[in-house]
Amino acid sequence: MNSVNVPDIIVSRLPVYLRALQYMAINGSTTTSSQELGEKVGISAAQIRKDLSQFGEFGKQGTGYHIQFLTERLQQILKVDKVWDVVLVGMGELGHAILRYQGFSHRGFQIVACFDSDPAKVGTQVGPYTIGNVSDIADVVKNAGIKMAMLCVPATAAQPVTDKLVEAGIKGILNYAPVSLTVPNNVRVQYIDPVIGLQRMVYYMVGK
Amino acid sequence: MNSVNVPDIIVSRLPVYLRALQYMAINGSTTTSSQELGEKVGISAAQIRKDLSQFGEFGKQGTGYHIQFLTERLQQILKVDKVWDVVLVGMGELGHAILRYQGFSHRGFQIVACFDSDPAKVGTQVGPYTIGNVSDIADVVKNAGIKMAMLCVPATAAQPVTDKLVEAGIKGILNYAPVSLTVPNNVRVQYIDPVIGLQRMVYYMVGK
DNA sequence: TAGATTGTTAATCGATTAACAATC
DNA sequence: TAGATTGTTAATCGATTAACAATC
Repeated sequence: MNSVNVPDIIVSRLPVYLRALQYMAINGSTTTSSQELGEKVGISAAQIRKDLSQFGEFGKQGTGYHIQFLTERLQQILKVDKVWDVVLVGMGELGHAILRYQGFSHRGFQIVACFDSDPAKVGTQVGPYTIGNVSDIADVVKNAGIKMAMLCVPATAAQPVTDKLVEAGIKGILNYAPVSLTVPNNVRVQYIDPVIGLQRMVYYMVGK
Repeated sequence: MNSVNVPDIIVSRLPVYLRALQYMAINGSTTTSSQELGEKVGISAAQIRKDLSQFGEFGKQGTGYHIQFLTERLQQILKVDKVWDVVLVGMGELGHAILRYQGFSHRGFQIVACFDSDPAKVGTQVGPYTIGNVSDIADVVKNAGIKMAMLCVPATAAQPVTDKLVEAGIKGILNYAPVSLTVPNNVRVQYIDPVIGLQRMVYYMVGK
């Protein structure tokens, strides 16, 4: 599928469009334009049209885009028209918060298992989940054919655990640990580091 | 300061370099090269040298960069050679996890106050913090001259709370709510949405 | 129909890379 | 010194924008 070969930077914007469209739908809109969508997400109308044109023609001259239709097409393109199984590794404070977060399933993801290396935590119940031992990750991932993982372990454990996950067949890692990971180039990593976000902003702060 | 006018995209990479350098220092290294640093963070050596050259000459031909020196210079450039006060709004599960996270202070940020709109939470103690009422945010922010905020409120509350924060003088918002925010162009927003990260990766997943 | 908005092209703009003289 | 690596230039590459014919 994937048309010819769409630039990463375009793919990376699609989820943002999708999120905005779903939000508009909730608020009762049925139609939008590249102009309106662009204002919502802070991207030019021309760029939105150009991005979408990589995948087909989804709008109508004069009227714009039917929100539900475009939403479904973006979900198909992004492959979130089905729900992906994800494993969660590292059950500290953050891991617990993620496990309890309700916002994954309706956007294409469900956590199916969680793991920790601390013997005091392994076997413990967290809501509907029983914390598994990290040493069993490979089996679980392989047997269930799971492709995605979220990583909430301490920085020092992040690379070794990543190596295990990759070995087990994981192809996408959402990394909450504040370190850059090294992975083969058929494996994707996305980083979540709040401090990086803060540091990117203070550069522009004046005074104080 | 800010040299002439450094492209956003370069500024956005500096925190990643800084994080890698600090990690190297912990592991006992004293010197690195653009080559080595590039491998760690997944960026070409040429680009790292080009990025740094925007701000000065920090290396030595033949030997590379002194890690501690470059670290300090990046901290100065990014303005994280001092600690910034930050307010946290929204004390759900995630807000609690953020409040307990130990990783902010040594990277330039400290949470000085937290807020919620739920009367059942306001006045409650969370570690050393007492949850304040959102209606008091403006006063606290103005009086203390606070410039940065973290936003962990539900999606529906995100824009109204943002408007209040901006009104109160906040210039940088780390937004955990899964919505795009509209702000004046002298205010910066960075987004933390794990689902966006996951969606950016599944596009590339094959099969299943 | 008239007005609005798409999809697309060409032009512009900006970012990345390759290469190398300078020099530690 | 010889080897290594910087800072920088010029060339390449890619992304964004402006503009407009097509058309709903």
